[in-house]
Amino acid sequence: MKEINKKQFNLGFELGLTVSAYRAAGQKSLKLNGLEDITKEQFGILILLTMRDGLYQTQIANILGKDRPNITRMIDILETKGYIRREKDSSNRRILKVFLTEKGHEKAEIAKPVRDKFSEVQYRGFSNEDIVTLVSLLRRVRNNFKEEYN
Amino acid sequence: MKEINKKQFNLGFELGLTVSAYRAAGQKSLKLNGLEDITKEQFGILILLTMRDGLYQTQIANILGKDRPNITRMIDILETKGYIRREKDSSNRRILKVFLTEKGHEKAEIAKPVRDKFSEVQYRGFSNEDIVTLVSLLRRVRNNFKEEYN
DNA sequence: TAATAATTGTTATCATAATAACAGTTTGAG
DNA sequence: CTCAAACTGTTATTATGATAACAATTATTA
Repeated sequence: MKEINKKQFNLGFELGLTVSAYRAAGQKSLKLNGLEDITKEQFGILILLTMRDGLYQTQIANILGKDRPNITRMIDILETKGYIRREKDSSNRRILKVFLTEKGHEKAEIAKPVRDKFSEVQYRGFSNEDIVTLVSLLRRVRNNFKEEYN
Repeated sequence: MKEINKKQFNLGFELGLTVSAYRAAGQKSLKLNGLEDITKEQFGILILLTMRDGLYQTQIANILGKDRPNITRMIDILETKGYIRREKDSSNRRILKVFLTEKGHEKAEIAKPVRDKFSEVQYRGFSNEDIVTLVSLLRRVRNNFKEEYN
C-alpha cells in the first residue's frame, strides 16, 4: 500500500460514529432488558461501586475518566432515584463517600450480565491481538495530541 | 499472547478518553490560532462548505455524521455570527440551502491550515497500515453493534 | 385523483462534556 | 503557627448528542 486517501480515514469522523454507535448500542441493550430508567453512564457508576463501594466522588471521576461536575450531576440523579447515598467522611470533611443502597445493589446485579453481553458483542470476531492493537493505536493518538498540544 | 485482562482494554473508556483528547486538542489548536470564537464542530461545517457550497441541511448532517436537530442549532449559531446564510430552494420548498458568506469564506480559509496541521499531528508516527488498521477496527466494532442491536 | 407516506427543517426536552468560578476544608511552606 | 496553595464538591454556563414530535411540503400508491 503506497498511498491512501486521507479523507477516507478521517479519524474525527470515525471516532464520532463509533462513539455514537457505542452509546446507542449500550442504551439499546439496557432497554431490551427493561433497564432504561437510567443511562449507560450512570450504570458505569453503579457497577464501579459494586466493586469498590464507598469511593468518593473525585475517585469515581478519575476511574471513569470523567470530570467532577459531571460526576456530581450523575450522582445527584442516582441519589434522587434512590440507587446511591452520599456519606460524609469523618476524617476529611471535604469528602463525600458514595455507597450503593440496597436498591442500587439490586439494580447493579441485574445490569451486570447485560454489560457482560455488551462487552462480548463489541469485540466479537476480534483476536486478542486485534484488541490490543486497537487500544494501543487509540493511546498513540492521544499521546500525539498530548505531546503537541500539552 | 494467550490471555489479556479485558479490564485494561475497556473500549468505552478508551473511546471516551480519545474523543475527549481529540476535542480538547482541536479546541486548543483553534485557540492557539485565535480562532476560538466558534467551535471545532462548527468549523467542520464551514470547511465542508468550502468544498461543496450550497448543500442543504440534511446533506450536511449526513456528510458530517450528525443529526438534523444538531445541524439546525449549529447553523443557527453560524448564521447569527454571520458566517453562513440560508437560502430557500425554488424547486423544493422544504429545503434550505446553506452558503458561506464572504466572512465565512475568509474564516474557513484561515482555519484550513490549522486543520491540516491538526490532521498531521493525530497520525504522527503512524504508517499507512496503522491508519487503515485503526479505522477498520473501529468499523468492525460498529458492525458488531449493528448486527447485534439493529 | 385522493389519501397516505416520506422528507425537511424545527422545537422541545433531557443527558453528557467541558470550563470557570466559588466556599469550605486541608495541606504545607516559610 | 500562619498564610498561601491545593483539594473537594458544587453551581453556572455553553455546546453537543440524542430522541420525540410537529408543520409544511413532496412523493407514492391505491
